[in-house]
Amino acid sequence: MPELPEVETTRRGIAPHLRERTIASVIVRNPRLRWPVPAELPEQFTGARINQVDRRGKYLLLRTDRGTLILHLGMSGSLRVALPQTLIRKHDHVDLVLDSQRILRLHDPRRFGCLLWTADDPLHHPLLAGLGPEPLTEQFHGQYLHDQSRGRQAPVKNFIMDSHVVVGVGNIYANEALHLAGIHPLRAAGRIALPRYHRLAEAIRTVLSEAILAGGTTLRDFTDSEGKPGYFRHHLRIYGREQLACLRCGGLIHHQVIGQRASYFCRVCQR
DNA sequence: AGTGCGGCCTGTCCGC
DNA sequence: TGCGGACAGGCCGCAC
Repeated sequence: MPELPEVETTRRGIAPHLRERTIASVIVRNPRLRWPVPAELPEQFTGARINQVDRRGKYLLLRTDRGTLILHLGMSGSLRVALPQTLIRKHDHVDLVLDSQRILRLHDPRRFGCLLWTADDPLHHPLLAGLGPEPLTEQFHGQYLHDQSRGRQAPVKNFIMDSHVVVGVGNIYANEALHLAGIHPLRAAGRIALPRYHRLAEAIRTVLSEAILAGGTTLRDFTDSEGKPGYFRHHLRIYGREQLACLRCGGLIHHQVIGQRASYFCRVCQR
Protein backbone atom coordinates (compact mmCIF):
# COMPACT_ATOMS: atom_id res chain seq x y z
CA MET A 1 0.00 0.00 0.00
CA PRO A 2 2.25 2.74 1.16
CA GLU A 3 4.79 4.17 -1.21
CA LEU A 4 7.52 6.56 -0.20
CA PRO A 5 5.24 9.59 0.37
CA GLU A 6 2.97 7.56 2.64
CA VAL A 7 5.92 6.23 4.63
CA GLU A 8 7.40 9.72 4.91
CA THR A 9 4.00 11.10 5.99
CA THR A 10 3.86 8.38 8.63
CA ARG A 11 7.42 9.12 9.77
CA ARG A 12 6.69 12.80 10.21
CA GLY A 13 3.51 11.98 12.11
CA ILE A 14 5.02 9.54 14.58
CA ALA A 15 8.49 11.03 15.10
CA PRO A 16 7.47 13.81 17.54
CA HIS A 17 5.73 11.23 19.74
CA LEU A 18 8.67 8.83 19.74
CA ARG A 19 11.80 10.94 19.89
CA GLU A 20 13.50 10.94 23.28
CA ARG A 21 10.88 8.57 24.65
CA THR A 22 11.52 5.30 26.43
CA ILE A 23 9.75 2.09 25.43
CA ALA A 24 7.85 0.89 28.51
CA SER A 25 6.73 -2.38 26.96
CA VAL A 26 6.25 -4.18 23.67
CA ILE A 27 3.10 -6.19 23.03
CA VAL A 28 3.13 -8.64 20.14
CA ARG A 29 -0.36 -9.97 19.50
CA ASN A 30 0.53 -11.65 16.24
CA PRO A 31 4.16 -12.19 15.26
CA ARG A 32 3.29 -13.67 11.88
CA LEU A 33 4.27 -10.86 9.54
CA ARG A 34 6.24 -11.35 6.35
CA TRP A 35 9.07 -12.48 8.56
CA PRO A 36 8.19 -13.44 12.12
CA VAL A 37 8.65 -10.69 14.69
CA PRO A 38 11.74 -11.94 16.58
CA ALA A 39 10.76 -13.53 19.87
CA GLU A 40 13.45 -11.62 21.76
CA LEU A 41 12.33 -8.24 20.46
CA PRO A 42 10.10 -7.26 23.44
CA GLU A 43 12.81 -8.10 25.96
CA GLN A 44 15.48 -6.41 23.87
CA PHE A 45 13.60 -3.12 23.54
CA THR A 46 11.77 -2.77 26.85
CA GLY A 47 13.53 0.16 28.49
CA ALA A 48 15.18 1.32 25.27
CA ARG A 49 15.30 5.03 24.55
CA ILE A 50 14.36 6.14 21.03
CA ASN A 51 16.85 8.67 19.70
CA GLN A 52 15.75 9.17 16.13
CA VAL A 53 13.11 8.10 13.62
CA ASP A 54 14.57 7.77 10.13
CA ARG A 55 13.45 6.44 6.78
CA ARG A 56 15.43 4.55 4.17
CA GLY A 57 13.32 3.84 1.11
CA LYS A 58 10.09 2.47 2.49
CA TYR A 59 11.71 1.21 5.68
CA LEU A 60 11.23 3.11 8.92
CA LEU A 61 14.17 3.01 11.30
CA LEU A 62 13.58 3.56 15.00
CA ARG A 63 17.07 4.14 16.34
CA THR A 64 17.43 3.40 20.03
CA ASP A 65 20.25 2.95 22.52
CA ARG A 66 19.65 -0.84 22.32
CA GLY A 67 19.65 -1.21 18.56
CA THR A 68 17.41 -0.21 15.66
CA LEU A 69 13.88 -1.36 14.96
CA ILE A 70 13.35 -1.89 11.23
CA LEU A 71 9.76 -1.53 10.14
CA HIS A 72 8.15 -2.01 6.74
CA LEU A 73 4.45 -1.43 6.09
CA GLY A 74 4.19 -3.80 3.14
CA MET A 75 1.01 -3.33 1.13
CA SER A 76 -1.56 -2.70 3.81
CA GLY A 77 0.33 -1.60 6.92
CA SER A 78 -0.21 1.56 8.92
CA LEU A 79 1.04 3.02 12.18
CA ARG A 80 -1.02 5.03 14.59
CA VAL A 81 -0.25 6.85 17.76
CA ALA A 82 -2.90 5.51 20.14
CA LEU A 83 -3.91 6.20 23.72
CA PRO A 84 -4.37 3.54 26.43
CA GLN A 85 -8.15 3.65 26.00
CA THR A 86 -8.00 3.35 22.20
CA LEU A 87 -9.86 0.23 21.15
CA ILE A 88 -7.79 -2.55 19.65
CA ARG A 89 -8.94 -3.34 16.16
CA LYS A 90 -8.62 -6.52 14.19
CA HIS A 91 -5.10 -6.71 12.66
CA ASP A 92 -3.50 -4.50 15.32
CA HIS A 93 -0.51 -6.82 15.58
CA VAL A 94 2.09 -4.95 17.64
CA ASP A 95 2.11 -2.15 20.24
CA LEU A 96 5.13 -0.17 21.36
CA VAL A 97 4.00 1.33 24.65
CA LEU A 98 5.88 4.50 25.51
CA ASP A 99 6.65 6.09 28.86
CA SER A 100 4.33 8.94 27.78
CA GLN A 101 1.44 6.42 27.86
CA ARG A 102 1.09 6.80 24.12
CA ILE A 103 1.20 3.69 22.02
CA LEU A 104 2.70 3.20 18.58
CA ARG A 105 0.33 0.64 17.09
CA LEU A 106 1.08 -1.41 13.99
CA HIS A 107 -1.96 -2.41 11.95
CA ASP A 108 -1.51 -4.64 8.89
CA PRO A 109 -4.36 -6.75 7.48
CA ARG A 110 -2.34 -8.46 4.78
CA ARG A 111 0.75 -8.92 6.93
CA PHE A 112 3.19 -8.21 4.11
CA GLY A 113 4.99 -5.80 6.40
CA CYS A 114 7.74 -6.66 8.85
CA LEU A 115 9.20 -5.66 12.19
CA LEU A 116 12.82 -6.66 12.69
CA TRP A 117 15.76 -5.30 14.62
CA THR A 118 19.51 -5.05 14.43
CA ALA A 119 22.26 -4.08 16.85
CA ASP A 120 24.47 -2.97 13.96
CA ASP A 121 24.20 -0.15 11.44
CA PRO A 122 20.75 -0.78 9.92
CA LEU A 123 21.97 0.44 6.54
CA HIS A 124 24.15 -2.69 6.47
CA HIS A 125 21.21 -4.97 7.14
CA PRO A 126 20.70 -7.42 4.22
CA LEU A 127 17.30 -5.90 3.41
CA LEU A 128 18.70 -2.38 3.18
CA ALA A 129 22.29 -2.81 2.02
CA GLY A 130 21.49 -3.12 -1.69
CA LEU A 131 18.95 -0.34 -1.98
CA GLY A 132 19.32 2.35 -4.63
CA PRO A 133 19.59 6.08 -3.89
CA GLU A 134 16.86 8.17 -2.30
CA PRO A 135 14.98 9.93 -5.12
CA LEU A 136 14.80 13.23 -3.24
CA THR A 137 18.56 13.57 -2.77
CA GLU A 138 21.21 14.81 -5.14
CA GLN A 139 22.55 11.24 -5.52
CA PHE A 140 19.60 10.68 -7.82
CA HIS A 141 19.61 12.24 -11.28
CA GLY A 142 19.09 11.51 -14.96
CA GLN A 143 22.72 10.59 -15.57
CA TYR A 144 22.48 7.94 -12.84
CA LEU A 145 19.34 6.41 -14.38
CA HIS A 146 20.94 6.48 -17.79
CA ASP A 147 24.10 4.75 -16.54
CA GLN A 148 22.14 2.09 -14.66
CA SER A 149 19.84 1.32 -17.56
CA ARG A 150 22.40 0.60 -20.29
CA GLY A 151 21.86 -2.89 -21.66
CA ARG A 152 18.59 -3.37 -19.86
CA GLN A 153 15.76 -4.83 -21.91
CA ALA A 154 13.06 -4.65 -19.27
CA PRO A 155 10.31 -2.00 -19.54
CA VAL A 156 11.30 1.34 -18.03
CA LYS A 157 8.34 1.08 -15.66
CA ASN A 158 9.74 -2.10 -14.11
CA PHE A 159 13.18 -0.50 -14.05
CA ILE A 160 12.18 2.54 -11.99
CA MET A 161 10.08 0.39 -9.65
CA ASP A 162 13.15 -1.74 -8.81
CA SER A 163 14.24 -0.64 -5.32
CA HIS A 164 17.82 -1.59 -6.17
CA VAL A 165 17.76 1.09 -8.86
CA VAL A 166 15.96 3.79 -6.87
CA VAL A 167 13.88 3.44 -3.73
CA GLY A 168 10.35 4.57 -3.14
CA VAL A 169 8.81 4.50 -6.61
CA GLY A 170 5.83 2.17 -6.36
CA ASN A 171 3.16 1.46 -8.90
CA ILE A 172 1.09 4.63 -8.56
CA TYR A 173 3.98 7.06 -8.74
CA ALA A 174 5.71 5.11 -11.50
CA ASN A 175 2.59 5.63 -13.62
CA GLU A 176 2.43 9.30 -12.70
CA ALA A 177 6.11 10.03 -13.30
CA LEU A 178 6.21 8.33 -16.71
CA HIS A 179 3.18 10.29 -17.79
CA LEU A 180 4.68 13.55 -16.62
CA ALA A 181 7.91 12.76 -18.47
CA GLY A 182 6.09 11.67 -21.62
CA ILE A 183 7.68 8.22 -21.66
CA HIS A 184 5.86 5.04 -22.65
CA PRO A 185 5.99 2.55 -19.73
CA LEU A 186 6.80 -0.42 -21.99
CA ARG A 187 9.85 1.19 -23.60
CA ALA A 188 13.03 -0.81 -22.89
CA ALA A 189 14.97 0.99 -20.15
CA GLY A 190 18.23 0.64 -22.07
CA ARG A 191 16.83 2.39 -25.13
CA ILE A 192 16.03 5.74 -23.61
CA ALA A 193 18.45 8.59 -24.19
CA LEU A 194 19.99 10.81 -21.54
CA PRO A 195 17.80 13.92 -22.02
CA ARG A 196 14.68 11.86 -21.44
CA TYR A 197 16.20 10.38 -18.28
CA HIS A 198 16.84 13.91 -17.05
CA ARG A 199 13.15 14.57 -17.51
CA LEU A 200 12.17 11.29 -15.86
CA ALA A 201 14.34 11.89 -12.79
CA GLU A 202 12.82 15.34 -12.48
CA ALA A 203 9.31 13.91 -12.89
CA ILE A 204 9.91 11.32 -10.16
CA ARG A 205 11.12 14.05 -7.81
CA THR A 206 8.15 16.27 -8.64
CA VAL A 207 5.53 13.57 -8.20
CA LEU A 208 6.96 12.30 -4.91
CA SER A 209 7.41 15.80 -3.48
CA GLU A 210 3.88 16.82 -4.37
CA ALA A 211 2.50 13.63 -2.82
CA ILE A 212 4.40 14.23 0.42
CA LEU A 213 2.99 17.77 0.56
CA ALA A 214 -0.52 16.34 0.15
CA GLY A 215 0.07 13.78 2.91
CA GLY A 216 0.23 10.72 0.70
CA THR A 217 -2.32 8.95 -1.48
CA THR A 218 -5.28 7.04 -0.13
CA LEU A 219 -6.80 4.60 -2.58
CA ARG A 220 -8.35 2.17 -0.17
CA ASP A 221 -7.03 2.19 3.30
CA PHE A 222 -3.99 4.39 3.78
CA THR A 223 -4.26 6.52 6.88
CA ASP A 224 -1.61 8.64 8.50
CA SER A 225 -0.51 8.38 12.12
CA GLU A 226 -3.69 10.09 13.27
CA GLY A 227 -5.89 7.82 11.19
CA LYS A 228 -6.57 10.43 8.52
CA PRO A 229 -6.44 9.67 4.79
CA GLY A 230 -3.99 11.30 2.38
CA TYR A 231 -5.25 13.66 -0.26
CA PHE A 232 -2.91 13.07 -3.18
CA ARG A 233 -5.47 10.92 -4.99
CA HIS A 234 -7.09 14.20 -6.01
CA HIS A 235 -3.85 15.05 -7.80
CA LEU A 236 -3.45 11.79 -9.71
CA ARG A 237 -3.16 12.64 -13.39
CA ILE A 238 -3.12 9.19 -14.93
CA TYR A 239 -3.48 6.41 -12.36
CA GLY A 240 -6.95 4.88 -12.39
CA ARG A 241 -8.19 7.15 -15.21
CA GLU A 242 -8.81 4.45 -17.78
CA GLN A 243 -10.83 5.64 -20.80
CA LEU A 244 -10.71 9.24 -19.64
CA ALA A 245 -9.01 12.06 -21.50
CA CYS A 246 -5.29 12.60 -21.01
CA LEU A 247 -4.74 15.87 -19.17
CA ARG A 248 -1.73 16.70 -21.33
CA CYS A 249 -3.04 16.05 -24.83
CA GLY A 250 -6.65 14.89 -24.62
CA GLY A 251 -5.86 11.38 -25.87
CA LEU A 252 -7.68 8.38 -24.44
CA ILE A 253 -5.98 6.88 -21.40
CA HIS A 254 -5.09 3.26 -21.90
CA HIS A 255 -5.02 0.55 -19.23
CA GLN A 256 -2.75 -2.46 -19.44
CA VAL A 257 -1.12 -4.88 -17.02
CA ILE A 258 2.67 -4.58 -17.12
CA GLY A 259 4.77 -6.87 -14.96
CA GLN A 260 1.60 -7.95 -13.15
CA ARG A 261 0.82 -4.38 -12.12
CA ALA A 262 -1.94 -2.07 -13.29
CA SER A 263 -0.54 0.48 -15.71
CA TYR A 264 -2.14 3.56 -17.19
CA PHE A 265 -0.70 5.63 -19.98
CA CYS A 266 -1.51 7.84 -22.94
CA ARG A 267 -0.44 6.33 -26.26
CA VAL A 268 -0.41 9.75 -27.88
CA CYS A 269 1.96 11.73 -25.68
CA GLN A 270 3.90 8.90 -24.00
CA ARG A 271 6.46 7.51 -26.40
C1' DA B 1 23.52 -10.46 -14.37
C1' DG B 2 19.09 -9.53 -15.72
C1' DT B 3 14.42 -10.98 -16.06
C1' DG B 4 9.95 -12.84 -14.97
C1' DC B 5 7.13 -15.15 -12.05
C1' DG B 6 5.27 -17.37 -7.68
C1' DG B 7 4.06 -16.56 -3.31
C1' DC B 8 2.88 -14.39 0.93
C1' DC B 9 -2.15 -12.50 3.15
C1' DT B 10 -6.86 -10.25 3.81
C1' DG B 11 -10.42 -7.18 2.27
C1' DT B 12 -13.17 -5.32 -1.29
C1' DC B 13 -15.57 -5.20 -5.30
C1' DC B 14 -17.82 -7.03 -9.33
C1' DG B 15 -20.56 -10.21 -11.94
C1' DC B 16 -23.56 -13.92 -11.76
C1' DT C 1 -28.31 -11.67 -0.51
C1' DG C 2 -24.74 -14.99 -1.36
C1' DC C 3 -20.75 -16.72 -3.58
C1' DG C 4 -16.58 -17.28 -6.36
C1' DG C 5 -12.98 -15.01 -8.47
C1' DA C 6 -10.20 -11.11 -9.68
C1' DC C 7 -7.64 -7.61 -7.95
C1' DA C 8 -5.04 -4.34 -4.74
C1' DG C 9 -0.33 0.49 -3.26
C1' DG C 10 5.50 -4.50 -2.07
C1' DC C 11 9.13 -7.17 -2.62
C1' DC C 12 11.91 -11.39 -1.64
C1' DG C 13 13.54 -15.64 -3.53
C1' DC C 14 13.90 -18.63 -7.05
C1' DA C 15 14.47 -20.68 -11.72
C1' DC C 16 16.01 -19.76 -16.14
